[in-house]
Amino acid sequence: MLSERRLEVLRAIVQDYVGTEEPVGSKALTERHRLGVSPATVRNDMAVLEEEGFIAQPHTSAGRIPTDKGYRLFVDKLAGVKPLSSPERRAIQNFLDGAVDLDDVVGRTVRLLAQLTRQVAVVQYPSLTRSTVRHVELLALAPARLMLVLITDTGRVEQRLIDCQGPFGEASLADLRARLNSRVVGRRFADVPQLVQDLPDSFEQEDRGTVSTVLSVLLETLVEETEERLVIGGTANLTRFGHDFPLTIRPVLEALEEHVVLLKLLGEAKDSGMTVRIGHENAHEGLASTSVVAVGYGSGDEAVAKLGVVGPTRMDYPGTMGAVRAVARYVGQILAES
Amino acid sequence: MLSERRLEVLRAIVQDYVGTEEPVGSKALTERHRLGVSPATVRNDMAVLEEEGFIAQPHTSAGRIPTDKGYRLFVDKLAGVKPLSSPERRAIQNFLDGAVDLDDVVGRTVRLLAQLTRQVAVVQYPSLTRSTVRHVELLALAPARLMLVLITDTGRVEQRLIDCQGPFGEASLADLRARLNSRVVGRRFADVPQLVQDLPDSFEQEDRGTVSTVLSVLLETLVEETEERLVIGGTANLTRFGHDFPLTIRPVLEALEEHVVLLKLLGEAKDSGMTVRIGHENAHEGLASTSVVAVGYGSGDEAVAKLGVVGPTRMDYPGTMGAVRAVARYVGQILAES
DNA sequence: ACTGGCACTCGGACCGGTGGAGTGCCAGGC
DNA sequence: GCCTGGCACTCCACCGGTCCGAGTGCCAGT
Repeated sequence: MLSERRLEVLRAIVQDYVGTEEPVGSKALTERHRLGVSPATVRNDMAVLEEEGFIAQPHTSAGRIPTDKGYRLFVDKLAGVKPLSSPERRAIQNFLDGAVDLDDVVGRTVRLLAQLTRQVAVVQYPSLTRSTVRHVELLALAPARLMLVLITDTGRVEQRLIDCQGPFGEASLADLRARLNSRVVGRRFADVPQLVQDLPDSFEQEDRGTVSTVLSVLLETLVEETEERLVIGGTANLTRFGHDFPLTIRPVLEALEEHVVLLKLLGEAKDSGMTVRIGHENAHEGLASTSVVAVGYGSGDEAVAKLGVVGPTRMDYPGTMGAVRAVARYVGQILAES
Repeated sequence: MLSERRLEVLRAIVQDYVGTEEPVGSKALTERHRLGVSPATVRNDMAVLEEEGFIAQPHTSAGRIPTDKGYRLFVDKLAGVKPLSSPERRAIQNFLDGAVDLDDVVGRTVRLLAQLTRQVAVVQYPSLTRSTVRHVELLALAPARLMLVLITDTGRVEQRLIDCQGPFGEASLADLRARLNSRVVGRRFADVPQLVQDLPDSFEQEDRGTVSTVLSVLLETLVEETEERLVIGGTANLTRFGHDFPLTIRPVLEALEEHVVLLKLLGEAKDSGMTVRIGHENAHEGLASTSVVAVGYGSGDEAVAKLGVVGPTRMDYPGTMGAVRAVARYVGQILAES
């Protein structure tokens, strides 16, 4: 195990490098941090840290920069989560309180997060298998054409058009609507299939086809509803990324456009608590030089979706984590209120 | 007026510069284009073109590059719209035909356009004041809580929750629903306000408050519905932009995130026919080094929204215009079918 | 175990020279 | 009058060399 001081040296290196973006040398370190030892000693420590793979040299006779492994150790053992200042908290609250609907909440959140962290923000729409059904509505648009509207407890509304095989009477429609609602309202998506399984049996022979169709559309919608949508913001912050632009930024932009990738990434994050994925831990190669800080958020005790930021591995982890956590909490509050 | 040959020289300069990204000199020009005159003559023509402001030199003794004004002339007088190749057409059709709903159509369109033009694509959701109401639904979620669902002919669905002052009976609800629909279905958004103006009068005194509330929410929704949403894709193509990255790309990314700006930009484009805004014509300073090619599209004869691309002023105008126009047409077809 | 000293390395900044592409101008030819 | 070839000039991009300093590893001394 590394000695206390060596950890301290690593922390100092990370902090300085994050601040200056330049490889940090032994002398500069001792000047900026009161390590109580001479540069020579620090050099020895650095040699050890390098051997262990926590730091690296871009080239001989240059300072050191942290490796992914170094950041990992920093995040796990050395860094706390920096709480936001109270003006910042107030700003968050003010900013989010003005939201008028779910889209607006998500939109504001993504902008807020991007601004706060000065990085790329990613916010997933709240909706998960854990969501419950608030209401199901069935309308007849034409004799053999229905519309199904599904409202979830997270405030999302989905609608589907259904072409029936034959005409479907107003009475049957009302009947189906009532039965459907009495069975599924308040239930979780995941439980719905078995709850409606036997519904067709209680209808007249001639209506069963349509009822089955409606049910299958409903189930399909529920599945799709668990597919997540997400919103991205603050891509302009990518320009702060590094020096060698085209090569660095390009794959990141590409990765960001593949929502599937991002969703997977967020999905891998732990449901509760904050997850930090650093550099190559991200699997997707376009994001090899980025870190992703993600956290679940939700209206109640359980998280219903994730949000986070994507930034260079060289980021201010404590600050970023603080901002992400704070935003997630406030958004959760807003969702709970509405 | 410029002589025929000078226009030809300008065209050649634009074409070469777009291709090579490097200032083009008189010798290279005569070698690559059969102008039938010597470099010296071309130099004289260039001097005139420069004096008139169509081209400029980055520095003395360098080749010339077109100015915004030069591109303008090129687009207006010298460039045609390059039709797509038939494989390209087929690719478009195949790609768009798989779409399952409106979101999917828009999503596919933006990706397609980005890929085809290798630039940033912007697609506005189809919905305008010209849209008509397909259906209005009213549901009682709780005794004093209603939900209003609005369906437009472009396939969009909006819902709003309404808290009533007092209870609102099922009969009144059905009544209101029926009257509302009979008045507004098939009508344009813009016409709705006057069509429903006197509706409260035909209800019992005790229901009038609620009816008024419902109507005002409906009108509000209609107004919001004319606010446009848009989707952006292909931002990774910005990396192909130029050499001096951070400075060039940054303001563009920022502009792209301000949807309001983009909407205004698209809105300024002519309703039908293609509009090309070059460089500083774009007003928004972040887009001073970009050109925007936009065109309206729609399901019927009238355009209901716009789509287009944002790229460097140094872009292949004929090709881009061809792609934009073709995509708009196919999307229109798809929308008309569904 | 830490420190100061020392020799070494290497990249980045600075500099001056060179080559080439491009220009403007002018005198001559169709 | 317009086009052309020639010529002198300009300026940037590139190249190689030099220099400087930050940083390192190692070692001997406390």
